[in-house]
Amino acid sequence: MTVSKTAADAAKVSRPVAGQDLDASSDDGLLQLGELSGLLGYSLKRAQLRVFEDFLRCVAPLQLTPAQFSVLLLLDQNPGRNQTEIANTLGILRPNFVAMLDALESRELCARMRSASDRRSHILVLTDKGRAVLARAKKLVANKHEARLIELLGPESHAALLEMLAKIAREF
Amino acid sequence: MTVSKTAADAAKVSRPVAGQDLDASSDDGLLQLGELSGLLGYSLKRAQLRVFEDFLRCVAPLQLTPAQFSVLLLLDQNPGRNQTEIANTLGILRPNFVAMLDALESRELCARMRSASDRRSHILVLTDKGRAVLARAKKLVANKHEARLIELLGPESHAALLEMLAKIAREF
DNA sequence: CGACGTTTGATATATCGGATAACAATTATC
DNA sequence: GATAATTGTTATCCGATATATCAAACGTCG
Repeated sequence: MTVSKTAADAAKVSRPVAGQDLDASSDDGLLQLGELSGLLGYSLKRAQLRVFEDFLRCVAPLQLTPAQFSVLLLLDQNPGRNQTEIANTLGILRPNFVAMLDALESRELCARMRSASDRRSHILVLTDKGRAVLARAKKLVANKHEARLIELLGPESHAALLEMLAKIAREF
Repeated sequence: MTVSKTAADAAKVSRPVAGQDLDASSDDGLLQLGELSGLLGYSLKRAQLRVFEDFLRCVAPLQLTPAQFSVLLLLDQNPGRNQTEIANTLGILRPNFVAMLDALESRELCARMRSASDRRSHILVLTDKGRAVLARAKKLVANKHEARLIELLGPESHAALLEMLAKIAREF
């Protein structure tokens, strides 16, 4: 879709805002975010992107994404669970969880084992390597990632932030 | 990639956690999020998904996504800007912004007009319809969406949350 | 002026997360 | 024992995101 209109053709567009020419091409300077700054969803998304970006940097030596880290953590704290249970509590759809597990399993961080009591389901277990990687990842996250966040916000604000986000995720 | 291991084949996996059989298949009850709840990135993402979901519901009558709403808002507050400027301040890559604008323009919410001073760039303008839709959207967002959030958190916590998220987006 | 590099919008394309439908194997229900 | 439900899986689609490349238009500078 190409455009043929010119600035002089401001027919239906109207309101060239008196004293604001379409050719005053450069008011250099940052654009006004305006009411956007008051939109919680906007700041939320922006902050989330930054935090994930930093998470990736901090844990880069272990080549773990936030999602993969969360799977390992959950497996460690909930042994004997199958794919559906783990995927559900992380909000991952079962079909999408398959490839994720394939990746983790191919790196020998976890393993699927057929349950003897229900031969449909796969019991998920961390391997020793998986536990080792998780332990190193936890340290990197705590010392490099979360530490920086706490330093930025202050410990009490950080705790309050966590509390509010959890509340939103839970009750909103 | 299929799996042939059985639970009895827990060779290298080890630590079946004494007293925790792989066949105790159902400890029904919610899984332990554990240290995941302390991970800011995790709560951040979860909260963001909830908030966007609610945003979509609230503004559904106008068929606007959060990204589209942010574009309209930005256009309104920064007239006379071109695609690159708007896309950059929203963190949208120029190639991806093209289709977004096509969609908004096909609905006659905004228009691209060739600048007389630089015939490469398109000056973006809200149409009257665009301004009308934006006005309605702002009301829906304020009265239905943000209002619910403020009710949940309380006004002062809501403000503090906004402040912290902005700080993360800005300084982290 | 004219060659050269840059910028702008656009196209094509790749990747990734997320969603649905469908299937075989297995289990549960009646 | 027939039927329904569950588990893991595949295929597929959609949306957001990322890069390379292009033509047209600009800026610079010899």
